[in-house]
Amino acid sequence: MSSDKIQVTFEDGRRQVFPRGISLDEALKASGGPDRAWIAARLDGNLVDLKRTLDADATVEGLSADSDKGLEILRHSASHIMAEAVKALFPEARVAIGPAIEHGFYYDFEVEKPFTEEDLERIEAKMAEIISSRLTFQRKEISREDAIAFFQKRREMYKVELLGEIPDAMVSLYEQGDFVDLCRGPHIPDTGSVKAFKLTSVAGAYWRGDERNRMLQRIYGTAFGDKEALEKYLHFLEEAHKRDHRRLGRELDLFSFSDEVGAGMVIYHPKGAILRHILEAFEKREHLRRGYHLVMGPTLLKTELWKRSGHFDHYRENMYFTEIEEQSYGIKPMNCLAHMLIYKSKIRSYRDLPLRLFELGTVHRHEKSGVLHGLLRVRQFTQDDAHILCMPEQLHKEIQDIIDFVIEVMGIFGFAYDMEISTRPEKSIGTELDWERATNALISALEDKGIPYTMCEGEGAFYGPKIDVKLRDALDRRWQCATIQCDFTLPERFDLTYIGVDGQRHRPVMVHRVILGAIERFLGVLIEHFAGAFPTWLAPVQAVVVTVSDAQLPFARQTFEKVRDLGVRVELDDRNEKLGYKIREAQVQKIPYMLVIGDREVAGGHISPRRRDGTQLETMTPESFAALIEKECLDATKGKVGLGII
RNA sequence: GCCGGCGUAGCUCAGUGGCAGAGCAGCUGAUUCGUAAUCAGCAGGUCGCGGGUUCAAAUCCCAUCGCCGGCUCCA
Repeated sequence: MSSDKIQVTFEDGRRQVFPRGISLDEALKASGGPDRAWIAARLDGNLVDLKRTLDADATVEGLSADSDKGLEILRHSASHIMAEAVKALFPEARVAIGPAIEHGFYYDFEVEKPFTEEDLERIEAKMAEIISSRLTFQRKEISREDAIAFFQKRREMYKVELLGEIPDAMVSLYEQGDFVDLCRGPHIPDTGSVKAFKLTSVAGAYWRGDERNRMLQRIYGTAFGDKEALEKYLHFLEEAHKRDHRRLGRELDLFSFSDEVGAGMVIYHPKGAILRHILEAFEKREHLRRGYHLVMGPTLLKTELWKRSGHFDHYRENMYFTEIEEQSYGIKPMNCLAHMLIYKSKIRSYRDLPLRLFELGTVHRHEKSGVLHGLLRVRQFTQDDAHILCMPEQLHKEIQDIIDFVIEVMGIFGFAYDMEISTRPEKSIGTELDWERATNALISALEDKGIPYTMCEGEGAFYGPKIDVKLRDALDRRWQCATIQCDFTLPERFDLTYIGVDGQRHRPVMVHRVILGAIERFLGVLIEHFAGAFPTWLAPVQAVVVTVSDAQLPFARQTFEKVRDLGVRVELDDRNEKLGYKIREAQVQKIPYMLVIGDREVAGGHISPRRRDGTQLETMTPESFAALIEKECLDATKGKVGLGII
């Protein structure tokens, strides 16, 4: 290859020769590849601006707003545009940081007065102006010292602070219009690439996420490469809002909260309570099937005991205390203590292990008022909690069994989930060997099953590593449900032992684990997952009997009682309304089956079932209907739940 | 806990200093109807709670409880 030519390999494998020094932009245009609006590129694997020139042979991939990376770059640029708009309207504002995030971007500002909704509109208008003037993003590389001097002169102290922590001698700045930001890049070629954007909300946020620091004002927004994508996203938000469990909880009459009762306390109405009963009955059965013992511990335990377990030192802020006859008691925030005492109630042999103690344990935690969120974050909740005490060599098998359990249950409910392994944090106790063995047990359990997971280094509990299983709510927020945690501390603190084959005392290992997690939270995610239209096996009301007119009421009552006797959760709508009205009610209540009774059905001794999806079934006897839905329940739960579970 | 917003009938909401409103739901009556809303009438309020300003407060101010969006936290 002559010295003034270079060879470029494109993403799709095509190769082409260009003059040395050609820009990526020109190379992509000349490449004859798909004609798309490129906004940045990957050059030999690194993300770069389109203006970057090619001085040697290279592989090149153009990025458009259709790709995840491209969209991320677009949104990052949108945050710079927003910052420029804010600086233009509020010259006294100081800029902090402004990254792209999962569904958009934000930028943090230090301002005297928080932004208002009207401010957001003005900022949006200014952004639209900046976008239509198609300002180019210019990259500049300067020395760190010069950058510090530059931002100091502009009194952008947050940037100066950030620069103080960058070790590199050279840093890059990006400039568009009057706005200059410290930024690694890359960015879109000019502001015109942002075809659709919207500022969504404003909220306070601590500088660097530390509550000891000053609270800044964060503006959230989102941006896309075309208007349709933005419309689609806004539509998604609308749909998500409709399936918000707090809204459905009220509409379907499942539960409520009351400011007279207090924050974070769930009041279960009949339909919500039956849902919970179904979940709990399902769980008890599944735990017994897997060799767990059902136990129950008290709610109040002496504070002395919480001191011994370490909760008083490490968890006091989240606990409620009370006094009974001059003796201090703590309300349990976790269920482990009684389980420890059950273990200790007699001498244990290796033959007793593993010992699996399961409790649907109701706990109370003092969560800060600002974090409460419907059923997903409450102050009183019930965990499907178990503690497994086993020999160290049994740990691997126990963890695998728990993972199987979690997978089977998530499969029945139809949840997708993400798994995370959290390793040793800085502040922790236990030997290096213990941690290594436990962490490896968790990793190998997941790897043996071929389950993908992410590592969260240093995110473990102080007493041991853990696997967390996260489910997503309607708005794509992730909530921890199942968790599997190894613990070396409690067996130590409570001096738990077992007699080994060798006749000597040994220390058992403990695993804390929940499958659904908190029943409340799980229920909340479940409601959103099904948008309130529960499968028949979970539906609080499985069928409603509706008549064409009052004339069929006597037969309808008989039928209703018969179907109820067969174990179906059924209701009778005996209101004097037209059939269409009653069908609509049932539909809105998302009841799986409507059992229609008119003169024809009375004559034949039949019912005419209609599914909530609108399908009309053959007329049938109450017995065949019960058999039909029993089969449906069994099919949905892999044979575990039929009729009359509770 | 922190920043901002909000709290009016069971629900969704209108009402910004001068008589507390609408739709749906509820109740009563009429209608007796075949698969997503029959008609009419009636009733329903401590305007979250407590103070204050004012001749007068749902409306303005303070405090408090609760809710919403974030931040922080989440053993």
